[in-house]
Amino acid sequence: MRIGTRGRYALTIMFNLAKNYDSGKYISLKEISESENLSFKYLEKIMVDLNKDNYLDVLRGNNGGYRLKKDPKEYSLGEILRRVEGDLSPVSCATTGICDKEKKCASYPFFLGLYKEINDYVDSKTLADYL
Amino acid sequence: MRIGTRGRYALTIMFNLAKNYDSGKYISLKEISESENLSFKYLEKIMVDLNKDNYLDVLRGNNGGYRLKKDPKEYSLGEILRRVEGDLSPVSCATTGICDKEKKCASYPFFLGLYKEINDYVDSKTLADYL
DNA sequence: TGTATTCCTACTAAATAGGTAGTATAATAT
DNA sequence: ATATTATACTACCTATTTAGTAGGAATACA
Repeated sequence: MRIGTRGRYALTIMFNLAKNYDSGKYISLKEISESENLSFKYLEKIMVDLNKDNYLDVLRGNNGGYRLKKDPKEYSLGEILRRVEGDLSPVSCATTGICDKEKKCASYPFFLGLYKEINDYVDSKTLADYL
Repeated sequence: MRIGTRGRYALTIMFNLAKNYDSGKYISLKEISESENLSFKYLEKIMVDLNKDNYLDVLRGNNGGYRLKKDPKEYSLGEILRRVEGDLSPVSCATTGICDKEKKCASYPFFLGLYKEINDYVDSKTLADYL
């Protein structure tokens, strides 16, 4: 579950939206990409996953962009990371339960425990915690 | 810090040595690769990092192999993973402190916290915990 | 001296990460 | 209506990392 640029940039986007939550304004990816000095096209691509299932309010066209639907404290960072990075398991068997060995390896419970620690932590934090 | 085959196989090797700790016998990579059905050549390569700084007892030649130097409870799993996977940080800035941004991003303290959770967990477990 | 083992170096194929590019579609201001 | 400014969608590309493979040298012991 190494967190790459997709996860980091997704958080950056969400923190930008969170800062503007009170104003109700829509923030465009162009604004974010310029203020944070990130590739606009790459942010667009990350947005495809981040905004699945109408996660955010969207407005196209002039003065359009994205806006949080709920209060920043309702968005957990774990949920955001999972949207763009996929599952946060340190090893594949911890989520799938699938192991190529007949006998489960000695480290299986160890990895399950680590997986739980990670999830508990990232799910306990929200956007509001870091504004 | 996604844990790949290097980390998982290193743990497998170490658990095999731990099981034989009481007997004092040397265990060869050939035995482990056959019983665990893993590539012998790949294990050899992992061993280069795993056995740095005389981490283990080694004996070459007939009936040779590797052996733990200390009791299994003295080997933390975090230490083993770090030897072969490198640092367990979920993002590079959490260890280096180096960020390409002028202003540290909002998520920096979040990642530091996650890093700490991970390290605390893996360092609290030893080989003896899973025998 | 033969056999079994670690030690060392080089190579490689497949997957993943981190983008770039172009176009279609939609909303709004004028 | 139309120009402008956004998002939405699809395809492509390149460098790095991962997960091995291969061959031989050095060493220990029977």
